[in-house]
Amino acid sequence: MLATKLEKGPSIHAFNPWVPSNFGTNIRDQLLSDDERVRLEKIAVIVRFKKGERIYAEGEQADAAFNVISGVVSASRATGGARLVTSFLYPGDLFGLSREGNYTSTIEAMTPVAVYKMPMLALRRILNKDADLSVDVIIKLCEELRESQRHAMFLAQKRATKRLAMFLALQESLQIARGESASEIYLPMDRSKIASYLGLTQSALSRAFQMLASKRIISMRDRRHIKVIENNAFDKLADVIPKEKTI
Amino acid sequence: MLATKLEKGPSIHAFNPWVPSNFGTNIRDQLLSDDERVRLEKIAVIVRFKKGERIYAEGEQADAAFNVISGVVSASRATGGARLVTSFLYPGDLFGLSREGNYTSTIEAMTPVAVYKMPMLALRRILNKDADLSVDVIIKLCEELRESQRHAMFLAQKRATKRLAMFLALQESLQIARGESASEIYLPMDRSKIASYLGLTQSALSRAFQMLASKRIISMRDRRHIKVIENNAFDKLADVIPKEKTI
DNA sequence: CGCTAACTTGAACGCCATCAATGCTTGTGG
DNA sequence: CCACAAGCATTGATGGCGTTCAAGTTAGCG
Repeated sequence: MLATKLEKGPSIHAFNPWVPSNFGTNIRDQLLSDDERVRLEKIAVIVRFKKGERIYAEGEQADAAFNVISGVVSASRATGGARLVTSFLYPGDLFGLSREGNYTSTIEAMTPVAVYKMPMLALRRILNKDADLSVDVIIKLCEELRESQRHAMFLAQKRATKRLAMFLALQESLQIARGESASEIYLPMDRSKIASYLGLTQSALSRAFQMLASKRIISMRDRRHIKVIENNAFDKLADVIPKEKTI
Repeated sequence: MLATKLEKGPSIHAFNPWVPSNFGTNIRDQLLSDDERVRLEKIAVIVRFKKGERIYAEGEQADAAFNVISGVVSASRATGGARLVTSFLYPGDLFGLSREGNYTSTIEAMTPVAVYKMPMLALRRILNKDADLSVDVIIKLCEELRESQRHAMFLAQKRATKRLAMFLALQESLQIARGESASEIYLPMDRSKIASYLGLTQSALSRAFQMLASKRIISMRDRRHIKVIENNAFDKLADVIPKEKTI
């Protein structure tokens, strides 16, 4: 193995749940060792998707798990006629672990996307052999669980402007965690996906955007570039709390 | 080891995600082997809580994980002034895995409760040694993740009666999964917790109950015993789908 | 440069939040 | 065993906010 940082192979990013090493820094660790990444890479193939393409659909046989390399995908589940976006997944995220061999979500590319695709059987064989790797997956799943609970907290809010502010604050924090500039919030997905994620109609979401803009809390360079103008009002709306924790 | 089924030791119940063995039966497997349960039991202590007691609070240092033996607990997270119940946990469920060493939820007993309490350090040591056990935890976490997404789907519904119907359907299916009678739905938690879980005010929840009752879709023997009268209307409201799947 | 899809805006209605008062039940001590 | 209190639950009236449906606008892409 090289001494330098590996640039290839599946990668899982998460907050270290055991040691408060990065305490409060909001920086995610690479959980996998170089060795593990090499081993996973052996069973993985890289697949690319164009914006708008579907990676897989709810109900299909689940014969592979995925790891996002670049780009953004959405996960959504049918719910009586409609369809709810349950999460947006970014590089370092994991998806495709399933129940009874069938996917429970539909995954679509929000941007051009590259993913590692790992056959379920081979992955299972590795997980059953490598406890350390399994523990890393556990850590990542705990994080996705917390993220899902956070999503529920968005949906439990009664005012559209509040849901939107919380969402924007989340996007901002994710950008920071990725080490990107935080001067502007970039939204890779379109309004209909955001509306679905927030449990709002597109009209209500649009009005919420206009409301925040007219109150000079945010400004919009275009539909995908948002800047927070009044931090105080924004943070109060978005319930920004210094830090966060688990289950 | 005995050949007969173990009756003691931590226990994780989940749907087997690899093999469609119980396909469609809605029955959960015991994931842990007798051997694993014995090993876990060695580091676990049983703790009991009275109804209404708090097991731990959001933000406290997380030095143990828990496994429900009997009773029901609620997990809730603060969300700007209010507090949202994110899940109800039953025997065979796991909680307390955390980020950066602090709990992210508050756990309260809805009924008298018994839990296994496992010190985090010892647990981590076992997980890092036993890949099979870790994989079982992975399976369980995938399930909790799906459950959390289902919760989000409840919250995304716009009509209170629909949220309630979906919730009642969930409780019914959990009862069946536990092998209990399904002729009547029993609600171990009080109205305020249900309201919080569904993102409704108590008034709205109460009205939703009355609405379903007045339409003769359900009947209430008392506040905690509900029976579904009109299955057709109920299933349509609750979006009951034959089966379910994953991420 | 024109088409289509994405987004915004408008008006009316309905549902739920809100606040407050009343009714029920559970547990406790006399 | 009953009375009382404290919490839990239901009910009522009002208003705000988001849904709905539809038309209009902008932006993205060939």
